[in-house]
Amino acid sequence: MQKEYSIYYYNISLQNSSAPILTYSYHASLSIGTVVIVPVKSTIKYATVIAKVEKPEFETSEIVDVTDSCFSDFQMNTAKFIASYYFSSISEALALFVPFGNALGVCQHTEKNKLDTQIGGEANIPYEFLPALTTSQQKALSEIETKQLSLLFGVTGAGKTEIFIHLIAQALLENKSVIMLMPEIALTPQMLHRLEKYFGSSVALWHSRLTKKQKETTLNRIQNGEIKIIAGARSALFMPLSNIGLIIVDEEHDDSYKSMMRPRYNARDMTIYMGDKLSAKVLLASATPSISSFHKYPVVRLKTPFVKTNKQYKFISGNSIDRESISMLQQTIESKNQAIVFLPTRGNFKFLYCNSCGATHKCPFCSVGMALHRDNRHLRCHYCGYSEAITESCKECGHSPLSSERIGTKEAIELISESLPNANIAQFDKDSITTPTKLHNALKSLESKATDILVGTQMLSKGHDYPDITLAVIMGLDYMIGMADFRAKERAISMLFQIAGRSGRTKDATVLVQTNYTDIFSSYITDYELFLKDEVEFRNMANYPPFCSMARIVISNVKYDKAEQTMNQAITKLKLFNDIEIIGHGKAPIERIANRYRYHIILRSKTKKSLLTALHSVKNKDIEIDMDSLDFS
DNA sequence: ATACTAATATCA
DNA sequence: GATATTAGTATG
Repeated sequence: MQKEYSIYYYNISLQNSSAPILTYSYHASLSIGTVVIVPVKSTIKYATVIAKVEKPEFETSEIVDVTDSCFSDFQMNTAKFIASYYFSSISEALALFVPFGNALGVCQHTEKNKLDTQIGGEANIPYEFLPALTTSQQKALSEIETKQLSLLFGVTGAGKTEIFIHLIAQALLENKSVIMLMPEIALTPQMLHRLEKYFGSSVALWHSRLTKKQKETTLNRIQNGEIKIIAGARSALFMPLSNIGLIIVDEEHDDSYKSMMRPRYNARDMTIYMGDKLSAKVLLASATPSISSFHKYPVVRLKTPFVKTNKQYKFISGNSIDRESISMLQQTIESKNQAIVFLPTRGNFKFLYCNSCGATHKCPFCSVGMALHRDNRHLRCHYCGYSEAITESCKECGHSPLSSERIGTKEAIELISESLPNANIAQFDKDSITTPTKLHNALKSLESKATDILVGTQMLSKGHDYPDITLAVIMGLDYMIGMADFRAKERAISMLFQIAGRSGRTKDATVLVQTNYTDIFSSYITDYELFLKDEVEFRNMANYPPFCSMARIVISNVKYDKAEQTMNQAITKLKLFNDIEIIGHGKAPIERIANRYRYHIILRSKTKKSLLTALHSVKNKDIEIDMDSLDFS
């Protein structure tokens, strides 16, 4: 008997290609998400079926083969959301769900695994061994239990991890799996050890720096249902775990949750989206929550630390290692105690500031610090492009000369060892700690008291435990607060809290803050919530997120005039939309990267919708759109 | 992304 | 004029 075949038409997205969406035909019905093989030009390529369409006007080629791999509806919908919200191609968004290789074998899990978990693995949690909770931990846990989404705002050392462990145990009992995100996972193995202590081999680590072999092993163990908990960096959010019941985002304030590559997604924000779609519980946690999360989500407080120690705060002026910090360091070492010294990473541009009163030169139109231009002859605002000649003396107090140099970790160590030749000083930053082994050794030598003073950058704040620190010297916050960025103050004050929180874990401690903004820092030093409330108020007044949406367009080209022209074309189109605001445009603060000149446009709008509409109208291959951008350099 | 094509530079 | 290098364009 002759069967009449219908022809079906599908829009497909080519894998590893920036080609547009193409239409192919096939003699059988295919479901959305199916991975197929199609001819393109003279080659064949993997592609994903993204939609069923009517017969088009043009001629179509036929899909040559259909694989048994298929993205789930959830994965397809999530990828489509990411592609449209973060301005990537569908192919780039789908690639998030493909840990490596060519998408074969990794995405056929959904139905099969669900069965395995339901019939097979009876979760066996020895919950009598779960960590005991203090009254305040128990109270916070009960509060979190009642909410689908919450923000755990807990002081450092109050035991957020024990709460995570209880929540994870509950999820496992309900036969659900768990994703736990943390920043910089490659250099923070402690959390994994603590999870393994309670959940043994159902825990796996995931981050982009795992070897191919390690990734394969973990994926196999996920496939056969052995792994129930993934602890990992931002990419771990897209692991093919079945039946996800809980997603935890630790250190939710951390900027490294935002991807700097396409798709430029924010893993913390995607967690909210995916948690909602999956009906999974979501817990964000931090000792210094972001202004946005604090304002948007229900807050659960955890105030009581395990060990109550006294902390003394001292504020001194200046910008470099001076007599007072040296003498404090000396006292600390002589009393056989240990100290940390914090300096922010040296940025890509300098600001002009007064050594006497600490004022940085601010843009008269944008209330952000202006950067010293490369030829050192003028200052420029990175938001609006306004520039002015540098002045000899400080506008605020008349002091001169003005300074623009800042010291880095190396110079700080030199300065300290000149004055304290017998001190054992170790460097703790991205330059010196390049591998997990080096991290381990650095922490070991601190623990064994071989190191007296640890001098480092942001890395000092990344969740490592330094039990016996009795002095924290914090410098360079003025530089952070003077950055041309509406979040500069948030970053500086969060950093102050994070570093201060590393001292006084077991003994009383002194926090020495070297700043010329004593008023700002001292008013918040004991109460981050007060800062959050004030800053929410400021953001509301000044119309910055979370009270608006922001995006940035970056144009880069080997020819600077071509880049400028592309920027102007985009601006012309954007000006047709009256519900968005162009708050700045011009040369990007980092004017040239990899021999390409860079220009940018910064946009703001009351609603995400109007911003997205405008951006979609200018989107093309010559411009890069960064939605909810955190980095304006 | 990449195969293919048109445009331009390089060289005997 | 033939060939190498580069820039631009379309892919169903």
